[in-house]
Amino acid sequence: MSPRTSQQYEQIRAKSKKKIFQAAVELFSSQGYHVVSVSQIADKAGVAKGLIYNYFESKDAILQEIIHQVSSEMIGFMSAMEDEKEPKKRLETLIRSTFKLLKEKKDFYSLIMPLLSQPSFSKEVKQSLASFIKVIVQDMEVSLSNLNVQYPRIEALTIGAMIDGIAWHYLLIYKEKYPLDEMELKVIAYIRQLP
Amino acid sequence: MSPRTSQQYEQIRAKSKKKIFQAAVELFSSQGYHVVSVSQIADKAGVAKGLIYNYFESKDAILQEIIHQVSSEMIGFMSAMEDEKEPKKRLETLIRSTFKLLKEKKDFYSLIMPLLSQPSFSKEVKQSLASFIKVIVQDMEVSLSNLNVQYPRIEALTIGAMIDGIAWHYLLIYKEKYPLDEMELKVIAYIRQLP
Amino acid sequence: MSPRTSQQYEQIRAKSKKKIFQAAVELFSSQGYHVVSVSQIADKAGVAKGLIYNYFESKDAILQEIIHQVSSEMIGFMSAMEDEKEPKKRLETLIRSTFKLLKEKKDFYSLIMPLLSQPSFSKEVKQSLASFIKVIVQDMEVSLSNLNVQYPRIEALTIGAMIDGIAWHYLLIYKEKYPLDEMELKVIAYIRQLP
Amino acid sequence: MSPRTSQQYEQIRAKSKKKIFQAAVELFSSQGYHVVSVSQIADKAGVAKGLIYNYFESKDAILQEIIHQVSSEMIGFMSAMEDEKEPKKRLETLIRSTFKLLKEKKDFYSLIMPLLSQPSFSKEVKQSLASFIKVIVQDMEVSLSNLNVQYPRIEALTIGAMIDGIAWHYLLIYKEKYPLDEMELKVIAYIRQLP
DNA sequence: GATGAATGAGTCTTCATTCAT
DNA sequence: CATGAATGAAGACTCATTCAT
Repeated sequence: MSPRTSQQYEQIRAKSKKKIFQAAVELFSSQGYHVVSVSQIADKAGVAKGLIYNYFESKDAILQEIIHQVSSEMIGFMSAMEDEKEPKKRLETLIRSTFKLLKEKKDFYSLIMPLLSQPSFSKEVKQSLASFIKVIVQDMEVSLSNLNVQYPRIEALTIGAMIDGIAWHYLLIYKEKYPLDEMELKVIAYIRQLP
Repeated sequence: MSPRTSQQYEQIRAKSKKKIFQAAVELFSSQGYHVVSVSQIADKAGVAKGLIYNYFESKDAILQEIIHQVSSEMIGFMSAMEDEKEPKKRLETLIRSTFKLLKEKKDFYSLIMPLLSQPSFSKEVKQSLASFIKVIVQDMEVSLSNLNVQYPRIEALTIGAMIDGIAWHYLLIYKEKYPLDEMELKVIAYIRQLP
Repeated sequence: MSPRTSQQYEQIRAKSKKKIFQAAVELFSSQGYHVVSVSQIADKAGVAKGLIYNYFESKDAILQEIIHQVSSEMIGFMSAMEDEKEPKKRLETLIRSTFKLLKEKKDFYSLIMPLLSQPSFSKEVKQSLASFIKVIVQDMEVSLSNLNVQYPRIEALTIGAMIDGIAWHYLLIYKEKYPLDEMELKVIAYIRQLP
Repeated sequence: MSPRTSQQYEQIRAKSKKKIFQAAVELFSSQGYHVVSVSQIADKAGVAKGLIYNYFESKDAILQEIIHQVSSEMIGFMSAMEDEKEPKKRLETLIRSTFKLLKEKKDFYSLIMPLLSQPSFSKEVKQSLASFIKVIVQDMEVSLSNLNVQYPRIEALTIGAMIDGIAWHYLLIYKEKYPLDEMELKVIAYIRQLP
């Protein structure tokens, strides 16, 4: 019964929090934020309801934190293209990264898309996610500029729309039946034919 | 005094129902279904809470009816291309109709997109909307087939993704700042360069 | 379009009120007072909801009036024995009348029994019905006294309990399967064997 | 501090549930199920409204549970006669048990009688209570058969009607003024004079 | 006399959050 | 750190009653 060291405590804390976080991600993404109750999260996480409030200020705070992490992960994923200077390669890398993200982090995507559209969420969160998209589009715009495409902004927005449209159709309309790989190739082909 | 004629009652009913319906559309689309309370709808419509239940079975039923109307309107809009047999013209008409719809029924669209993504909504509703998209894509596939495009399905899905991606970016990310008209032209240009 | 005479109005009034009254009796007795709504009564009566309030102060008032009528009818039925002075005959007549009432006014009885037990009803009403029973029992007590039965009050209460117990079993437990006629004979036989 | 042991929780739960249960019994039996609101129960029990739903699925479920307990207690009480084989003794035991039940569990009885008559209650519940009565009557019928009574069924129904009639008069008509003990003796005397 | 749209107080129920242990 | 009983505000919905016509 020796008292735990503060390091041990730290580990316990981290573990519990993780469990709650995971449970929340799964439930929110599969059922939607409003429909999921704190009790459900606790059940799924296998902890007592009250414990959740040791780690998160509120139900809303859980969501905030999830979104925060999503943003970080997205940025991390995207950093793959950081070093790529050659415009076409850069575009291609960006697209491949996005599709990779889409496949590997399907859960997060499914969670984020509805949230972005849910009009009642904290402006900041939505803006941070929206601005993420904007940054990507802007990056593409620069690449396209360098390629001397005539209307680089329109072209960038088009490619962006294609990608997000594909994600949308994949996650919400066609699901398993969507030819995601072929679509990826199609987008790659599209940018390859650019001047 | 004698009671009102049944015609008068009909009018009164229609008017009240409309008020409630309108209020619900505005609130749902600007704040999201779950966040809006029946009391809010009543307040906005300027009627007593109870009256809502004279016209709608439940809060959910209001949504159903809204969606039903959206579906009808979509189908109506799309019928513009019914007579167009020439493949390229048909594709073009379809695209123009969609953009028109997007501009004129912005409210409805903003309401529908989140709903489609909200995982917890009645399957029927989501399926009916999803199948609407599928039908459009299939129609495009036929046109593209007739044009002897190599992979008509992939091409159809690409155009579909572009359109929905544009809608998504317009309604949820860029809003007023989105160059919707230029994007429309871009999509038209895209199909024109097809074989 | 000659104006109706006041007599005609009187008839119309009486007719409408009767319709409402009947509908209420049937619904209350088959479903219970609290469960039946004013709208249901209006529907069943084939009149507008509002009309009910032309004839009755409130939902409760309808019930009061029904009960009032039941009381009157009971008293009327019982008057059959008024002239019968001979004790045994008098008792027998009373029993026969009760069973007749039970058979012919089953609806009313079914309505009254629950109400009597429902603790929350207007004291007056309940007391008036309770006192009806008490009066009957007292009448029997007198007859039994005249027959020199040893404990006329206990005997009267016993016969009263038998009758009401039979009614209770018939209406609420066994229903159609209850041998009501045999039970009537049994009660008659019981009093016949008294001294 | 460490959390309570699960045993402690069990006790707390049992205690709270009991408080709610008790409050419901008293209110339902004194005012009637429909008239009592969940808030009233909570107030009387001295708990928050919401807590009730930690222990009962719904208002209706409270009633179900009460009735379930009544049934159990009735069966328990009646088991006194299990071993009694001699017909007259068996009948007598049964009657004494019933009167004992009537005196000791007056509250429950007052609650049950109205419910049985209330037409709108769950069939199961009513049938289970009705069948309880039927079982008792049948048991008496067997005993009476063994006594070679001429019409054992009619006789059994008569005794049953007497008992329930007495209960009815006692609980709902005469209350404190009812000579319950004398009536008990009277019923006993009645069966003693059987062949 | 008759209609039925409209009202709003009141009902049951849910659930995020607190807190004693 | 962890538990889950308890709270109460808020939500969807019902229904007796009113009232303009």
